[in-house]
Amino acid sequence: MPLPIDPHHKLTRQIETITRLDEGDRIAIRGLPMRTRVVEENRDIFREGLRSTECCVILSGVACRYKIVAGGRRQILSFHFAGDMPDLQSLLLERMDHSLGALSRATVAFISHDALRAVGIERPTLATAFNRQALVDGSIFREWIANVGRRVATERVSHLICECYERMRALGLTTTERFELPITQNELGDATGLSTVHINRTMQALRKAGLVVSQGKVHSIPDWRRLRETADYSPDYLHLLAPLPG
Amino acid sequence: MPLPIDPHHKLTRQIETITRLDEGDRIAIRGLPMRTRVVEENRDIFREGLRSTECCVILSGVACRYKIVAGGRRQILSFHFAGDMPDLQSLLLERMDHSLGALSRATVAFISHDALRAVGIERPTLATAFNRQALVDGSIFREWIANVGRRVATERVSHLICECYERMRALGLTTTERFELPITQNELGDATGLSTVHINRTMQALRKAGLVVSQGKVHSIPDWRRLRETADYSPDYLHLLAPLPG
DNA sequence: CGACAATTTGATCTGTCTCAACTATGGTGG
DNA sequence: CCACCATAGTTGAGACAGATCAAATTGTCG
Repeated sequence: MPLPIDPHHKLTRQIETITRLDEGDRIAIRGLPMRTRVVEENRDIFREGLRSTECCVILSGVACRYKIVAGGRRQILSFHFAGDMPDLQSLLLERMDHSLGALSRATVAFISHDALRAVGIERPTLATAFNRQALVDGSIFREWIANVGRRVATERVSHLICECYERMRALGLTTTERFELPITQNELGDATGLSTVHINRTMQALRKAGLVVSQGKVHSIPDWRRLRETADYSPDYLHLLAPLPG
Repeated sequence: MPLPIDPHHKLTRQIETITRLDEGDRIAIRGLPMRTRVVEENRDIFREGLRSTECCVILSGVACRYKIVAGGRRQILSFHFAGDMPDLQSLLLERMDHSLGALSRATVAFISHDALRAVGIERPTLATAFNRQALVDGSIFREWIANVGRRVATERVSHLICECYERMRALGLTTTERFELPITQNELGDATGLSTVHINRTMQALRKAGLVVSQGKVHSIPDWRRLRETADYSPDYLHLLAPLPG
């Protein structure tokens, strides 16, 4: 499983899902010093309150940002896949206002703020790319507010599936057939503001309706258009350079 | 009511709630060309899908970002008060992924992207300030996801009141006694993912508990600490330079 | 094979929604 | 200055989506 990963390549691929780079930019990314670490399943990568001096890149596995509210209830704020930089905001915001956890065993690289700032000065396109990435995060948060605030369970869950599928596809983490989402139903609940039990029933409904086919954590979407429609999903908010057609 | 407003002063004050400026920065802000316009209550300032070439500053009144989901249900994503720049992300994201509407008659100034980019090059602190502001927006969105996803009605509503109060206070829009929130219960519902009727009952409960005193749209908070506690509110996520004590 | 985690099922409860009416409030024009 | 109208707030009753609790089943991995 711990195949040799090319950290810089993963990061480059991610950045190029939303910003066009030239060869000089790619070379500059390759020069970024990265410290790599393996994080075990259900371990935190950082916790709320931390003052950070580096940003991280998910190289393999799945991570999530989350908050714990009164009563110990958890709200997942976003999912992150190989290539994502889930804490770019730490470049300008001193303290973490949320935590980041690994939902599966994950490989994570760390790049110092200094190195990122330096490459941003040398290569303004990259500075813009990082800013853009942070703003796209914000856009996704907005969509999640609408998802959790105003959609019913079926819409919420299928919307989340659409988003994960399309983002993973853009990152090259899916074949057209299937995609692996190593996320438990409990975590799906914490992301959509629903209980685990209700997620289970909602997933069953989606399966019965032929919208999702699941075998364990490997899912496939037989009819993208129909899933999109029941999910009230449109990919605009991801600001991808190459969204899925249809 | 349309008192003479100093647009540049309003903007400066807002920026200084989260970034320290020096005199040169303030002078640079004063040099920004602004086009001012009055927007009537319940009119949109921009709509989802727009390609924007300028950013706006709310100079008076209250605005909100929102999305319409399937079935015409509205989700409000954020509230904005005098001084706020609610569309900074348009500097780097081509299309608006949501709309901005005026909840009361409002005065709005527009600054071209070009002018903002120019002042950001001349004054790097200001470029950072704008970026920081956009990231703080993101942080607020995260808190809203948690609010809507994992808090019960009383917590949700009181949390929103805490946030509005503290942000308005930082902007100099409150006395210690009272603050005016020209937001209807319907809008409160669209912001918290609750129905208007339930907002009404929740507000009554808050009043009965002595947590909020309201006369029309003017509210006061007799016991800040107690409201904070029932709201599960902590101001960290606002990343203010001077948060409220306690 | 054993043990622990994740999924599934059933039964019951409840927070919030919906619908529908009624009442205050504030602004407007006569 | 008042009558009117629209908008916002309030109340009650009933319905329902989703929560909770508890237990059984299935999966997974050492």
